[in-house]
Amino acid sequence: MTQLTIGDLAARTGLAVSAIRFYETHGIVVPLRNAGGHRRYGRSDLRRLSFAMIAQRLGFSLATIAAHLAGLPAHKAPSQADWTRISAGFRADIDARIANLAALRDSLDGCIGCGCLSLDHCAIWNAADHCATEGPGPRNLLRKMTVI
Amino acid sequence: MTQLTIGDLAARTGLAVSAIRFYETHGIVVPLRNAGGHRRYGRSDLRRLSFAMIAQRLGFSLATIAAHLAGLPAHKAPSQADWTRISAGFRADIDARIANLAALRDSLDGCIGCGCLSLDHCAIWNAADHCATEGPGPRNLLRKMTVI
DNA sequence: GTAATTCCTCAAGTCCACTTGAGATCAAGC
DNA sequence: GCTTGATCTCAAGTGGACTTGAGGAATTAC
Repeated sequence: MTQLTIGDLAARTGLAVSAIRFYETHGIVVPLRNAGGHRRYGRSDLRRLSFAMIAQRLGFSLATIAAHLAGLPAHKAPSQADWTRISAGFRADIDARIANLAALRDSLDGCIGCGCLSLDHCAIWNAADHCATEGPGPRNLLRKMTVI
Repeated sequence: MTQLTIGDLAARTGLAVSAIRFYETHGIVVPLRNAGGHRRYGRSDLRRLSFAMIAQRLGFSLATIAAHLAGLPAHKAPSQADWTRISAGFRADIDARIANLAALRDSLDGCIGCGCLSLDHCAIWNAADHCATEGPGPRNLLRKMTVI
């Protein structure tokens, strides 16, 4: 019962079997093989996949997720210290994203929300239209969103 | 000066010319043409593109962004009421995203952050591993993230 | 007026995150 | 033992969001 098949993992995570195999090519899970060549997973792989699924929803690429998970031991259950270390950077990313969204919302309150008729005071408009000397793009806002 | 070329738009938004043409195929901008067949944009198109760029950073698809923008007049400057209407749904999405991220962060505090050694109390672990009767996936958390 | 730049269309290519399919092998239930 | 279902590998296809390239026409700068 300590060994899970790829089908077990698929049933429990909701991922397609093909997706789990694909994730393996990115190092997100690193299964062992049985005598017949079939993949055998540990319970910690469920957690690695859950972590990956949630991180993906937040817009992290598979490469980034794999980099985070690379700090965990591949075949033995990670210790509390392992997960704590991994989650620290992840949590920082989440905090940064929340800050980005809050900044955007605040800007919208004074910009898109206001109809942008007072262009001098509009963050998005200013960034897109009045900062040509600074380089292109809606910089005022996008500069706040570097983590995304 | 009220007419902008595609190069002007590219310089001011930081988008590639090819990207702006591509966005046109999705209805995000709808330029007029001059006598020679070249695209001519209004100033309001700068705002449409800025809106699209920011919304994209937030993970909205081009189709979704185009649907939001479809409520604006194509060739004349949108009124305050137009932008206010557009921004209402957008702001609601941002609020929902912030709530999702905050919920995830709170869950991490008690789960990944704790090392998941007390599995009975771990939201992510429970969702991925103990809710098989409810269907697959880290449901406890992902259910809270429907807007993303 | 001509050269350089910008723009045009259309087709094809790219990267990411997968899925689908073919053909074959392994494992489990009766 | 045999059938059924799960799994294997590898190649190719998909969809979203663009970029690149070819060949040609319009615009701008001098």
